[in-house]
Amino acid sequence: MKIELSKLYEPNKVEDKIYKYWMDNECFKADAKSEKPPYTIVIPPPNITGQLHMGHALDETLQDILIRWKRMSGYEALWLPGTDHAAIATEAKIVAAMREEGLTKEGIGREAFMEKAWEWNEKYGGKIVEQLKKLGSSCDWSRQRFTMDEGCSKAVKEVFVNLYEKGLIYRGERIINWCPKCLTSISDAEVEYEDQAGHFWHIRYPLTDGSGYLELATTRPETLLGDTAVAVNPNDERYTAFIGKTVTLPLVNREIPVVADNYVEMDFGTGVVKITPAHDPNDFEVGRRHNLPIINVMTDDAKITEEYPKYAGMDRYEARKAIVSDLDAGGFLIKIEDHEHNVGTCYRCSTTVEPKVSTQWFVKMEQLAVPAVDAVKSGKTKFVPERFDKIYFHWLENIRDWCISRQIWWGHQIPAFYCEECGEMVVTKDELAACPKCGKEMIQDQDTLDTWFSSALWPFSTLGWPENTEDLKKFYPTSTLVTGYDIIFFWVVRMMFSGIEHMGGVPFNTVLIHGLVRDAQGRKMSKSLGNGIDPLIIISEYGADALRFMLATGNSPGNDMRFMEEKVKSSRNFANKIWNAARFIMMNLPDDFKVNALPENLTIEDKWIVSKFNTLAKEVNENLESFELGVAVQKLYDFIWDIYCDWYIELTKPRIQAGGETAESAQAVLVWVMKGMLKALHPFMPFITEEIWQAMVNDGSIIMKSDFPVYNENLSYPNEEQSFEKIISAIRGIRNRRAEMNVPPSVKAKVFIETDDFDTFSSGALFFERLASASEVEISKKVELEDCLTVVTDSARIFIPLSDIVDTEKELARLEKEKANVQKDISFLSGKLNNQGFLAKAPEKLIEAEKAKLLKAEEKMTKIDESIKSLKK
RNA sequence: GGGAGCAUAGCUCAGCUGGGAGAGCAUCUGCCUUACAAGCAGGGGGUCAUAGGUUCGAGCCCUAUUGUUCCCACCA
Repeated sequence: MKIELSKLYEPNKVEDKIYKYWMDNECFKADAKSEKPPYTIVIPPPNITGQLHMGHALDETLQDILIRWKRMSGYEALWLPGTDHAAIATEAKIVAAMREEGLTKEGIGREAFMEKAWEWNEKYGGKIVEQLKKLGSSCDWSRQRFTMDEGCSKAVKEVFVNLYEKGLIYRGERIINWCPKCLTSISDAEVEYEDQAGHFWHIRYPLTDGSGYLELATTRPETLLGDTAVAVNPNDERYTAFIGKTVTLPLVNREIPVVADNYVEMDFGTGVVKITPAHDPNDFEVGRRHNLPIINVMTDDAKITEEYPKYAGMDRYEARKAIVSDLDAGGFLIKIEDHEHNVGTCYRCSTTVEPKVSTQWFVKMEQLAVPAVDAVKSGKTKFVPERFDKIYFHWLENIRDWCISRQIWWGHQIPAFYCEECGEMVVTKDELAACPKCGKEMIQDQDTLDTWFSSALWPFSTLGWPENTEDLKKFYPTSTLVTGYDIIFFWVVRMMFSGIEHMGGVPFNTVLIHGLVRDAQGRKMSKSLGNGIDPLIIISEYGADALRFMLATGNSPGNDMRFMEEKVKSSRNFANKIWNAARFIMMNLPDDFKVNALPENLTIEDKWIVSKFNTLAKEVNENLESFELGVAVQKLYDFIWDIYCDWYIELTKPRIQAGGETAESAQAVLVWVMKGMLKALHPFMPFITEEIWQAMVNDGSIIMKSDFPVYNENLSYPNEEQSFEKIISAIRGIRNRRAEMNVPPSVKAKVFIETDDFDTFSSGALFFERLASASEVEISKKVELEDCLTVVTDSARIFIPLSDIVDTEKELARLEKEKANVQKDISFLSGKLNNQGFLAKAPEKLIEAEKAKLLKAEEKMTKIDESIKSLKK
């Protein structure tokens, strides 16, 4: 099998080809009828408006690592993909696109708009899916779903009606968060609060009876137009006399009452609060308690209404200026203070939200939240890392009803119908044309549902619910949900209570939380900053494997990470390293090479590498099991680079050169370990491992479908491992000495080894030539030579006769220094071993290990002393 | 106001249930050794934020402090 591989790994030549190969071989498909235990992940569906960003890349990489690992570990692994209709975001994009053509929503009407939206989905919705494939995502594309496809829509209706019938969905007039730009209500979760510099305007509200005035402070003077009361604390003695009186609203001249309400804090501001029930959630509550009228002064796009001709048509901020100046002119303005306050903004468009009273649909949360909390408390669902359960609990324990209706068109239209004639309302899964009461025409509710209403059902709607499908039976509950901490509220919480409510059980067993990918300076990647890095560009330059590897390395669950190109570069270098290791192996294999098993007679170094790989397999599985993907991948990196490439490959070179039996067994071991490494690395770097596998194994097998390496006790050789480390430390010692003395590798010298372990050293003798610049090696029980570079390890004394560079004085000084170091070790270790507390309480294994270390140190000390003695002669 | 994270080498970060501090990049020295210079060999560099405590033993556990980031919350 002579295969010409280029010196550099070129990912863009292989990735698309490999992905197609997997597709053609149906490697991603999961079988609901399989006997194997299921392992399921449903993808956090990316928005159809979406462009793949680093956050997706991280999210998908983690999922793909898990799913590939489980697939290779005997599970029926299903990674179910799909996209989200992203109601508000998508509608905004479509509207913007229409504006380019000079069209408006209202202009073309709902039906035509929906047609356009679907077209839009056709055109752009598939883009992100193609991008996911570039990453190597092993999703089962045959099961791809969309939150607005027929099945998901059916599930949405089913859930809506179901909850409505249970009294868990209701319609009512409440104060909600309104986005004046998106022109729709949004939920509490969709409001982002930010501190903004503002002002406190102190205003005088004269008492109607002329007996004086009340001074109050407000951050929003423009809402004064809608004031329907002024409130004070009932216990505030300063104002008791005013309760029940009325004040005259400045500029408007409306007579409004002074009410007493505990909501007012006596020691904040002046202790007097203007009450505007239509434009502030607290005021709304106060208004309810005191039966105050609700006067809306703003239009949907936050302009002052026609009721106030002087300000009509001004937006919130213009009106504020005008009103402040009019207050000032009228002598009502007392003073202006700087004041920082918390302002709610729309998470989609960052516009300041306007609290607004309107009729909306809500999910009653109190009752649904309880079992969702319990499920995590009882461990049915676990967060990784655990600390995120606090966020989850806090949110659910303080939850308010979920406003689910949106005043946009792109989404699931609310399945409620109203009779134009008699006002009858019917909530039903079916289309309803005629009123069941009076037979007149019914009109469906014009609002659509919050986009998260359908994503909340994602773990079961995608598996076929409400039908009791094979998929649902096999793959629900899903195993692991992988997502960022930023959408715990939006999504995780809602899937949890939805799964419990409708499926009778949690939607997933584990929630693996990851952080954000930030830019090199630690800033959030954002469009406005323009600091986003396009994963596709990185992939085209360094390869998907390099990007994936970088995202998985040095990252721990729940923590943010910084994107740095150097890190991708070093991952790319790692890919290249493996590539070249494979190249080396293949260059040296005979054409007819065919071997799958380990050879009968393993040498000491063979056992050493096999045993080390065996341990690696064990640890990698353990780390993956506990979601320590970063630790697992680091171990693979260390093994492949430092153990396999830097040592084992070098060790095989003299054997391969020698030819014959030893070469054959070396080749067999090289291939065996390489295959194991490729398999273990495959979940992290799927493309390159498959490419090498195909070239090297070449028997029609697919690495993706192979078995993940596991620990095998028959492959554990602790004794040989330990023995071979003696050779390694001797070689290292020689290298160090030569480097210290600036002896170039081209200068060869004979190496004399004095050791008690003759067998080990003689079996490793030939390595000294290749790896320690030895011209010849002589091993004996006793060496007596002068004018040598000396090396002392715990198992050997080594003499290199390079008389022209040896300075006995310096050699002595060096040995004395080394002696001091070893002495320090000995004191430390013996101190520990003389400590009764340590002996009494430390684990047996550790005590043994420390004893062994001490023994080694003492052996080394003896040898150093010997060397010093002979030099002093 | 409440809660959480982070603070470890010049930089970016790992460090799994406590058992003599690690990686990548950068830096210094020597090497084009027929897999790989995207490489090899070797080196330097850390009071693990500070102060206490628990323990035979603390980067890891507890308490407090400082700095920093984030989340939540109806003080107008």
